[in-house]
Amino acid sequence: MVLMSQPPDLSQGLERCSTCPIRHRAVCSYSSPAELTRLDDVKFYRDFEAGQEIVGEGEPTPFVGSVVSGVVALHKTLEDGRRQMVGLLFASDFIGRPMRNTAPFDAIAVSPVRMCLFHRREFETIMTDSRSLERRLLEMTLDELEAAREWMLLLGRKTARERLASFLMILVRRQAMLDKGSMANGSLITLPLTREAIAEYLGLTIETVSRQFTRMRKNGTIDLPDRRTIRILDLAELSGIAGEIVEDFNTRGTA
Amino acid sequence: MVLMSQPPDLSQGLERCSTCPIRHRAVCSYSSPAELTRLDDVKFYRDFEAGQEIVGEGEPTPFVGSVVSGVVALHKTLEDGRRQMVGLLFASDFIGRPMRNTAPFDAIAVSPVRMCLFHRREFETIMTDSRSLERRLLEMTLDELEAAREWMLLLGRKTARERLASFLMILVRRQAMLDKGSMANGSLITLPLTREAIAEYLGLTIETVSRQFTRMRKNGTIDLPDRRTIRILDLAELSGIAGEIVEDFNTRGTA
DNA sequence: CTGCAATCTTGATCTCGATCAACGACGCGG
DNA sequence: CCGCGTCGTTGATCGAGATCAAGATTGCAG
Repeated sequence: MVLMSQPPDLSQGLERCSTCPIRHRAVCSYSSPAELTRLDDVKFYRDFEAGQEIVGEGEPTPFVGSVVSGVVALHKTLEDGRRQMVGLLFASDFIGRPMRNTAPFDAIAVSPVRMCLFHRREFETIMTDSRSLERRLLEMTLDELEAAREWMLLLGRKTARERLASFLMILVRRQAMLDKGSMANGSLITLPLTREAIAEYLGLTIETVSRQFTRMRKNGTIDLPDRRTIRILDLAELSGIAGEIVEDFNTRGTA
Repeated sequence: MVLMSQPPDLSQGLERCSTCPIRHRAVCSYSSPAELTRLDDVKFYRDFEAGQEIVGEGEPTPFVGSVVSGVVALHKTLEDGRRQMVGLLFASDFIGRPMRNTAPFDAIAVSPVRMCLFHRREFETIMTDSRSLERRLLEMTLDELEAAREWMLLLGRKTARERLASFLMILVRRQAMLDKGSMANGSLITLPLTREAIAEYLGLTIETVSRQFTRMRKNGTIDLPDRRTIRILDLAELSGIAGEIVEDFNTRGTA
């Protein structure tokens, strides 16, 4: 990781795991109170500004850890600069591979990010002593693999329109999950990414992304109150474009 | 899995884990002799012909297990029939997710395949009792995730020519690994896939794959002695097209 | 050997998204 | 308030790969 030499971070050690906002979703969510104390003792927080590099492709990664808040994008880059996003991480997602010391991708903070970090060796030691960390990490890795495969279908076979619709559906579903609300027409979605980052996510150019947004707006599928906000006007349509069959929507407007 | 009702398989129980050809690479490779005995007692073999469906997308999967021999392709399909390969499994690779009972993809035998299978519940029970199975499965899943991300870069950003070169480099590297030989000009590679399956792997059409093969043959990068065999004539060139920087080749011909 | 089906190759044309090029909108520092 | 840089939109054109359409090659059943 690149920014470990930044100015000392006063937030370090100020929070306890037991009151952590990601306590019940992160890699430590299966950990007993005793194990949590052990993690508590060696964890440390680090903050990153939007745009900062957290890990550089090919660089050694002496740390692993969880996203506490903010959004992190993982990218791979070809020599001539073509770039593809290969991971998009939110609060509670885990970065870094135990037993591997160079990163196969860049990790960039796309918003202000707080990470809860461990020295890789220390994390590995605790994981070796502990059933629950390893079990949870396996589960999270299997989920990521499943998401990666869905993403491969998108990149290999979907049209630009379908790609954008699929991306918006992921955001809608995520929002509904967090709000514990149902998905509904009228709901407002905050885009966590710039047009450029969306293009890198979808394997498109920024111009194509912009044109597809405009097209959906003109069709009445969505509205764009401002550049970072989407209002879903026709969820059934959006989900249809995305190539999903979703049986049950709450179609009452909520806005 | 779909074909569990096929005629009784005489091979069942005839092999012991201790002499298994994938003993040292599969999910059981970290298992102690005692644990191996336990797996031995509940495992069973099943054979599939080329083209047979092993698992159907969306179907319940009461089994998990390892590929003992042959090649298995995982696909995802859109409603209108567009298909993308999302996994390509060889001997020792593992299929099936513990703690999940429907498959998010089809698994098709692309050659005659022998699977070493476990009832999912039984496998989960043994994994819960055993450190080594879980550790190995985590490691294999992390490897698959890394491969999936490399594949996403290919699908999102590489040209048809680069995609085919990348695919051939994967085969060359795999071959070198198995032969414990170095990669060299002149080596012969047997394609495990038809043109159609290669196209599904690469997110292209069969015609484009064929044209790129022809182009590489005319450029002198490869030769095509028959439709399922490739002779690598210029490995450095191939690897360059694939967008990789490989420093050290054994460039002495071996054929 | 012959006929037929599956697989692969090659050619002609079309199309979606990339590229090149302006222009507009927003936000921030002075 | 203005000037400028970043981000996003829109338009015109281009091109890689898809699609449509024949053939060629291989392999197998009879």
